[in-house]
Amino acid sequence: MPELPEVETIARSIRPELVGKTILSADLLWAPTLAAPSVKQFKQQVQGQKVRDVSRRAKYLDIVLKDFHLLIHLRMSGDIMIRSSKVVPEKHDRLLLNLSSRKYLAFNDTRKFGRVWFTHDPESVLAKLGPEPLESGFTSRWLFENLRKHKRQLKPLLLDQTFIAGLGNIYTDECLHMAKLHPLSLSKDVSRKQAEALCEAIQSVLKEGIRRNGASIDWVYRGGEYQNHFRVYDREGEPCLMCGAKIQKLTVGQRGTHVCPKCQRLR
DNA sequence: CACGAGACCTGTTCGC
DNA sequence: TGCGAACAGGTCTCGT
Repeated sequence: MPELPEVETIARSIRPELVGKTILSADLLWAPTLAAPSVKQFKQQVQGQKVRDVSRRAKYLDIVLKDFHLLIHLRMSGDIMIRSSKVVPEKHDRLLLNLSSRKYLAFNDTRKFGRVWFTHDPESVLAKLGPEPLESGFTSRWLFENLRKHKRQLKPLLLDQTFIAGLGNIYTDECLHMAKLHPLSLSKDVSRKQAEALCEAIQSVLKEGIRRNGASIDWVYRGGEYQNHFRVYDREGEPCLMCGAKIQKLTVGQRGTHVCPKCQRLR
């Protein structure tokens, strides 16, 4: 579920609920959710911490505390919600943070892939990430020059968080379609002009995702509506909005991949 | 270095 | 209707 726009949406929605509040205690309902440190140390040290800020880096949520950072990665099925203390926890809640506002933050994660880090030094977790696509360092020039350094299939490279941070399966398909590039084309063959189109596509698709509060599919719904505006993702057999050709689904890097066979030619 | 397969999990949908 | 297979927004590790 959560790619950059979804995580950004969550960060924005929980920020006003958290900033200035104090974490009174934590309940860890599924121990492996906590990647580091030990359960004991975490519970001890998180208690009494006041929330300074809530931000996002790539697909990580960064809850900035007085002396620590609480980094949360939602992976495939994670979600965050703030509930009144009167409301009982849900079946797939993995971590609860009890707040001074008589509410609690619940990290709910059906598939248990999500992870949480509690650390003084966020860079110990985030160091390998590539640039944020919506920040100023990310330009078509940067993209062109760095695509050229690799001889890789375009889609797996865009999904590689050490190359660019924040794209996932949905938004990558959408970006490649908008830029009229085939997911299997080789990164080093992308022209300067194509890199410009791709850079533009990445920024506009992510911004649209954020503007629409992310995408919500299947049983997980958070109020986003970008799923109603997909150009290719989950539209196999339906007409391309640009040319009318039927959208095809293929597998690239073991991920379901959607392309318009007319707009996105492979060489 | 690049890539595919398998692992980690649970739930829903698909195909017979 | 029932039941197993396939598949799902992510990332890591291993073998080739």
